[in-house]
Amino acid sequence: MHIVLANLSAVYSGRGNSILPPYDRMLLIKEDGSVSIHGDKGFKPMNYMVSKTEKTESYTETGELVWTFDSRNESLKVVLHKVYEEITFRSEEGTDPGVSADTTEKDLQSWLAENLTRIDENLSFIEREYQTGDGTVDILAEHSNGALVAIEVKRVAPMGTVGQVLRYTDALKEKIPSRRIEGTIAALEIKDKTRTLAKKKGVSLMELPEDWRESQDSPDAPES
Amino acid sequence: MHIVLANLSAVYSGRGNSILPPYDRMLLIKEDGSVSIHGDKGFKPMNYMVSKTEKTESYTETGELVWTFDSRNESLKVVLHKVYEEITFRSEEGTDPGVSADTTEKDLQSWLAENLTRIDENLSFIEREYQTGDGTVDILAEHSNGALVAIEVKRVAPMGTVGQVLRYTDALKEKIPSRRIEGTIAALEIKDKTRTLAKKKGVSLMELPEDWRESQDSPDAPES
DNA sequence: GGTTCCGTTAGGGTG
DNA sequence: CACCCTAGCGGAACC
Repeated sequence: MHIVLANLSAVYSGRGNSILPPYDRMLLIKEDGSVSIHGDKGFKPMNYMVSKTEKTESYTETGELVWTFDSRNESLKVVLHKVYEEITFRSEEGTDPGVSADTTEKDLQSWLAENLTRIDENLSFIEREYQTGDGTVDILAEHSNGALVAIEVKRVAPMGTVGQVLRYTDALKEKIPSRRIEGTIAALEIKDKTRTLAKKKGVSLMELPEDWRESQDSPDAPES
Repeated sequence: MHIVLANLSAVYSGRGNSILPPYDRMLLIKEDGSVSIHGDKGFKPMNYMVSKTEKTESYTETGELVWTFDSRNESLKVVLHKVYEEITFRSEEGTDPGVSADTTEKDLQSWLAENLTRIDENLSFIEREYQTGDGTVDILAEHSNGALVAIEVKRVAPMGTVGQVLRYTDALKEKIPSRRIEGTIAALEIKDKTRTLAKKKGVSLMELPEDWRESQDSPDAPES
């Protein structure tokens, strides 16, 4: 990975055409030949080349450094008016393991379905993935006070989760007007803003134990 | 713009859930609160947060630095196992002028508006960006047979384009019941499935030349 | 603010 | 290799 902090301008030509006037930006060139120019906002680059590129170096009439990146049907010409800093960064160890899907939330959901009463003795499990009429709630349960409880399970519960639960409870009130409806957020980690908003909106919270994977209702049926 | 070169791992939770095992990568934090983690290939980040985020600093039990980026509905937790280098880069001069681009479709649209009759001599241009009553059709034209023709311009026309055109023609039939209405897809590349569906639904097709940029109705008025 | 639709869509899976 | 569909789609324009 090669990082160049510079005052630069660029011209892209390929699938479309674009011009980038001079300004201070970051030019990022990776091992695989992908190139991107990052400005000071957004996670997306202002210009980029996605595929393997061939880099050629040249100079303008005024002596400014020019890097041209060519691939089969595209080309990106970058004029480096002034280079502030240049860094090469490369890992010594093997290859990047890459991103992998986190199934924690689904695992947590099935775990909670089976351990619900132990977490809150007033609750009894009814159904998973219940259709509310406005989205699917993770767990539908029944409170000893007679209310139906919509439980949204999250690993981390940001503020938006409160709104999500309210949509479910609203839909359930419409769908099953005969029952009292309550909403609950069950999560390993609940953000402070979520706590505040939940309290205000009447959504209850259920903090799940960090060691939930080791904690079970019926650990192992005893051998007879 | 804040660049951190580090051995890091991350957990994302929000629209999806994913985990990123430890490896050497670049963490990029911009002024606007967007965050991205770049590996050694591709121009796309391995993980990112698009919107304004709030950064909080904490430590693991083993004393490793943790940066958590929270937004309304998402959270990205980055554990910095080892920081190799940290750079802050900010331009002194004003604001970035930004990229100016010929987006292919808009370009293609205006080109076709001016070259329509040459592509199909039975058609004459009426209007661009015409409001059908159910969306805006790219070009409205008139066929020599008297029909109004709704032309949807695309660089690549996937199957869904047929439905899009049908919505426009349906809306036009309602809006202008006195006229016969036809629908056309004009594209550089038309997928086979699109062809099949278009034929079945009575939508006609117009394949545009790959070298359209060089092809003009009145190339240049000859000097006298 | 919600919805629709484009993107230099990119990238993965399948035939 | 081509074609298909999906995306943590993002972002912009329009309603």
